[in-house]
Amino acid sequence: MDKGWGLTLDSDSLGSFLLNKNKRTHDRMFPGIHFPVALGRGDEQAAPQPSDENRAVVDEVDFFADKNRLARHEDDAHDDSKTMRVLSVKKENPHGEGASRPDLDVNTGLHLLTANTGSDQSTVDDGISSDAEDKRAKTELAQLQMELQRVHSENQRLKDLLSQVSNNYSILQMNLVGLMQQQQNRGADSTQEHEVVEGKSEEKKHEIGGAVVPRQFMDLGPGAAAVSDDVSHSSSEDRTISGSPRNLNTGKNEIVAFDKERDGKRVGRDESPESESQGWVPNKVPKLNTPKAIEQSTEATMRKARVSVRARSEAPMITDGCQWRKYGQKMAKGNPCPRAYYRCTMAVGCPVRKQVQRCAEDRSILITTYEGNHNHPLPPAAMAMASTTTAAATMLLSGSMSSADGIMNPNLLARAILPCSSSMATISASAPFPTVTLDLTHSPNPLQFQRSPTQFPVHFQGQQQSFGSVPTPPLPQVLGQALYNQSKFAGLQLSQEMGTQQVLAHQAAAQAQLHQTQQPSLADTVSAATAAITADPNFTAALAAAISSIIGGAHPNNNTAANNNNNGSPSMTTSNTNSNKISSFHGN
DNA sequence: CGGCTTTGACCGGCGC
DNA sequence: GCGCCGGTCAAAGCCG
Repeated sequence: MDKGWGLTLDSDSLGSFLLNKNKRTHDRMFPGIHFPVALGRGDEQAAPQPSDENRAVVDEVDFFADKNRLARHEDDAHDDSKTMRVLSVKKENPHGEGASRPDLDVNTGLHLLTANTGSDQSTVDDGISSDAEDKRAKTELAQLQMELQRVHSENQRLKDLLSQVSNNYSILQMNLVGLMQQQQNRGADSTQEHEVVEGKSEEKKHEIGGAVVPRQFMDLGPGAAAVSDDVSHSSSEDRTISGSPRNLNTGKNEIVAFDKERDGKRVGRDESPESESQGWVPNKVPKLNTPKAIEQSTEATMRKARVSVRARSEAPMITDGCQWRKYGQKMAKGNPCPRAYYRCTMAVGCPVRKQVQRCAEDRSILITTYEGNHNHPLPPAAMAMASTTTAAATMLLSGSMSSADGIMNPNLLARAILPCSSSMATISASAPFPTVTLDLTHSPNPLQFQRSPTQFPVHFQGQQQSFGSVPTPPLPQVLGQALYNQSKFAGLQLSQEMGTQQVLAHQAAAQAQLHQTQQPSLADTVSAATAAITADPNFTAALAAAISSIIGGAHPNNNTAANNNNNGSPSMTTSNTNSNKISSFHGN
């Protein structure tokens, strides 16, 4: 196992590992800061109950859990009640033992307050004057309030930091889109225009966090009027933006741009002619000068990028961790097997769709095509496909924008991203929508695997055999990139739960990638991004779960036939046990 | 009864 | 303009 990159993972405990790990990380990263989701109930229940007047404050800054943990840590051998532990700490503090630990001061002060307002007989019957006690209580209360204020401001600072990271990531995404559009302009325009565009982009580059980005992505404020011309009136950008023109129709859309698009399409068609009149026209499009509009155009681009996964399975559908609802079925031309259409139902308005169809040539091969970005957090089991979908769009975008190779030779891009798997992953820009195809029906080339410069070995304890029976080598790299590219929802949420350092790691990775956008070396970009992720054990675990999911094979309810698949080809069925456990843990 | 699947109809895009 | 095709809708039916 390579140092730092390996992961030994017991799939049985993966779920609890993720949960506990996340909670521990939260506790470590945010001592005293209350994230309701991440807090364990045990600590809360064990916390001493403050007076009602103080409870409102405590709701915001939950240091009780932290104090209890500290007390438990200090006095682990004791099995006293939490109150007893707190009392002992209170007694220690005046003697200086806990004086060097401000958090213990906080604890003492709180309890004093509780004691004074409640049954004070037990603490004030030692002959000390109540006046001196009150004085000390007030002093400590003041300390407590200062501490609360400090923690609160720290909390606010971290929130701001998270917000900033989120914004930066959005900027990066937009940067990708913009550069891609520039690249397409270059492809479509004459040589002279090419030079003009380059001059523009040169002129508009500014630095964000040490990285250079075009100006149009810095002027994102509501009043920002300066929007790059090459964004707003590019003719060749139709490929990406006009793919979902109605994304740009309304300025009143909220989060679910795609769903609005879809619904708006229906409404515009049947009920609302005015929305149709606002249909997207290159020169009349609502200016992309608002974050919403840019986000919509970004999503429009991402929406149209697809990931197609080919896998052998007798099951009607492969397990990807998401919940799907079938909304249509059609007979496609040239294929005797019907094509089924599904949409994600894990969140209202999630725009992600997928198509499932058997290969006409080999009906044991199931072709699943994903499209769109989830608008909700994903369980690790669902991370693989969903992230890969997002990654597909980003891969295509970054490939088209970062180097001429990317757009002139998609295979180069594929090899850069998947240096050992060019035979298993292909990127098609000639399809109606840019599509990344992951072919999981072929054996990996072990020599290629060994030569891979960016491999991240992942070992499943006791699962090596099944793990080795599927084309795993490219997956860690694909998913490493994919996890990184899971930007706004799952990835960011994980970062929020994990703490500032993870966010910063992602920001660093993002900045590394941003630097790479100025350079043609996409492989380095991938290395930087995956390094930032895989260095973190939580993400490594999520990655392992994702890999397990993607190789997991058929749906647990339908895996009987899949398990009987003995056609000799590498299949997705042999690690069903692993996948099932993970899936069941996450309630799928 | 709510959620899901089925299936015919509808619509837009595209080629001729 | 017409027809083909892919994608989606939505009513009806099914199921737990």
